[in-house]
Amino acid sequence: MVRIKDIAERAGVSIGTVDRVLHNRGEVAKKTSKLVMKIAEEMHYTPNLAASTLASKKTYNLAAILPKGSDDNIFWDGHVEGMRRAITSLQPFLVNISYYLFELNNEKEFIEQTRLVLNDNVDGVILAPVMKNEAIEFCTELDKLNTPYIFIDTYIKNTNNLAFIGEDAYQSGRIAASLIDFGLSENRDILIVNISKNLENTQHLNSRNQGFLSYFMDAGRNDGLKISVEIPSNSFRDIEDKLDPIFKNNPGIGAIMVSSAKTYTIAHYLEMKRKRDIILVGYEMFDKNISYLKKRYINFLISQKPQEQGEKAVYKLFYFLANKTIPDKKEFQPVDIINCESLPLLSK
Amino acid sequence: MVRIKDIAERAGVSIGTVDRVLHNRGEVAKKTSKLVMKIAEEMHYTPNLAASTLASKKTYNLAAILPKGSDDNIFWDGHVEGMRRAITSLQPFLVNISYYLFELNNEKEFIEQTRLVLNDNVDGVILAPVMKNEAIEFCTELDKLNTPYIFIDTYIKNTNNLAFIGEDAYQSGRIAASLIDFGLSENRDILIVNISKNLENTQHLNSRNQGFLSYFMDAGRNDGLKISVEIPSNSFRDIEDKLDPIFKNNPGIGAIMVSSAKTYTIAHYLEMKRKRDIILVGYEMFDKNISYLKKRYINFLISQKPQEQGEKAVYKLFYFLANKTIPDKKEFQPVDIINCESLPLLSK
DNA sequence: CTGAAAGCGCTTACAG
DNA sequence: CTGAAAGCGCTTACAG
Repeated sequence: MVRIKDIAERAGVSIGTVDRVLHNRGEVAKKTSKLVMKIAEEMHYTPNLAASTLASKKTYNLAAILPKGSDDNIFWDGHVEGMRRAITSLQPFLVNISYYLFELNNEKEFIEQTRLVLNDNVDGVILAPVMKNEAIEFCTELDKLNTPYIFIDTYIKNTNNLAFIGEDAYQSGRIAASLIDFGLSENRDILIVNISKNLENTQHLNSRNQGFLSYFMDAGRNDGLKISVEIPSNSFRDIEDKLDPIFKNNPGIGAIMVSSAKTYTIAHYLEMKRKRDIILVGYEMFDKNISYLKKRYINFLISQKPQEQGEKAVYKLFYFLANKTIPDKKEFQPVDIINCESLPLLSK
Repeated sequence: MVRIKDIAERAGVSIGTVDRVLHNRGEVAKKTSKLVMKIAEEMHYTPNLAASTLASKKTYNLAAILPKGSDDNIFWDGHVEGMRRAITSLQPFLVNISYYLFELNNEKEFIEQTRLVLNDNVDGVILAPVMKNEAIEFCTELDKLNTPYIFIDTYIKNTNNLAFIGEDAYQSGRIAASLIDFGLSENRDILIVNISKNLENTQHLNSRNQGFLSYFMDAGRNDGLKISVEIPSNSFRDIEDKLDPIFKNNPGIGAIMVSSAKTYTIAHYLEMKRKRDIILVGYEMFDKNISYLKKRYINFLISQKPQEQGEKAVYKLFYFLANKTIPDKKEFQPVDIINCESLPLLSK
């Protein structure tokens, strides 16, 4: 292995000078600089990371601003798990991460957490900008401080985000459609269920809906009706109120797509109403959905991989800070297609 | 961060003694040893990996014995790619890996490569033991040298392998079955195609067949015939010879499962014979299969993730050598279920 | 059984 | 603009 000492000897300078050149720290004569660069390249110098980490003692402090995980959806716990994993495997580099968690839909708490981050003077931020307006304001502050930030889960246009890591919701809507199309007889109808107080504001669900419908425009063979319904909450009462009349008026329904992680509530409805023969496709793998997958009320789950997203976010941010490598601006993460038979392979 | 120096001061000994205790290098009085251990625990000492890597200058030399990748199946190139990735991200640790590749089915070349490995005195081996007898002999030699080895892709019982990394072929046969079962009308028949000179000896294909059939025994709703056929080569001629009469005698066939990566050859047959409406499910994602997935002659591919398998193998071996952590003996890797719509998310 | 010293390859002030 | 020296936390002989 080539050391800076070897380069220094060949160039007839000291190792201090070599170091200055290699790190563009200036204060070096152009001529010396060029010579050293040339020799370094010729000798295929690669820095010894163990030595530089040890000597520099530089630590990177990252902040992650995310919704809290909940029983209803452990999605966000997955991100934290993945981030921890990344930090561990980044040893022996000195990287710290602090988590600033807020209740989903609690704007006030979100703002509080961003305030804390701004005070803590961190080197980089991983942000789930689920509340658009508040997130934009925060990004403006980060821009002022010249602190880089990476979006996770949700994308906001016209910001200086370093990168985005998340699902291609439109395409994952198409996947749901293709699965239903494969299993459904051609003359049956399809019900699209959105469980949301405010569908307009939930970009993800909207994109999945659009992708779902687009598939049947350009690729699907199924030609039955596509019926959309919005249910304000996941209480059984609300679900009954909405779905009972729909099923009454549309006996041709053969499949349901639920655009969110709350798929299990619709599976529960089917179980209660003894509708075993209806295809059900939904999103996200976690215990409540899995139990209905096992009971075969849910046929497929399309699932993001939150651990991997969290892991990737940390790596990207760290490598940017450490090497100034500019990551891809937008990198969609693959989703898993899961059914009852693929489950045993995933539960580790 | 706690350093050995801190422990030494508290214990009233030198750092040399602390080091001897922490690494069980002996030559320490029981009393001293106990004291140091106690203090190290109390202070939550964790070694600085950068410093120890730098100081020890120990390098690990690994060997990977794998089949060569081919146009027909780039599967094994994927493993190499993953291993390289692992080595890179293992920086700044000093890990080298040498690849000893052999032509699939060439026993002589396999033996040659194992000889080379035995001569090169490596610290650990990653082995694809696709030729059982030859592999067992090699393992015996490794056992004599006390060199640890990890199996990849294929498992051989009654060896001292450190771990196994590969597919659960039986379960992935069940996945193929469940997909076909989902899409196929109940009264249609299913054709199982094995393209192999010697089905007996290819454990993988056998297990997939067993899994496939088991699904219909205990879970499937489809009750049509299951017809198995073995085709000796993937020449179009051989395929025609076998399949033409089968289709003639069994007009009820509605789906085909191909147990191997050669799925594209059967897709080609369907294309030539203009059999568009037959469901086709097969294995492994690579260009030839993908093109028929896009043309929708193949409905689903069930695919291993060779890169991740290669990566994992290196990590496991390295962490065993470096920390003596004993890995899980047998760890099945998840497979991807891929259709035409999930493809855009996977091509990075 | 124990300690003191040199050294791993780099970074960081500091002196000139 | 350049060099010499100290130090990061550990490991490795070596002396006693």
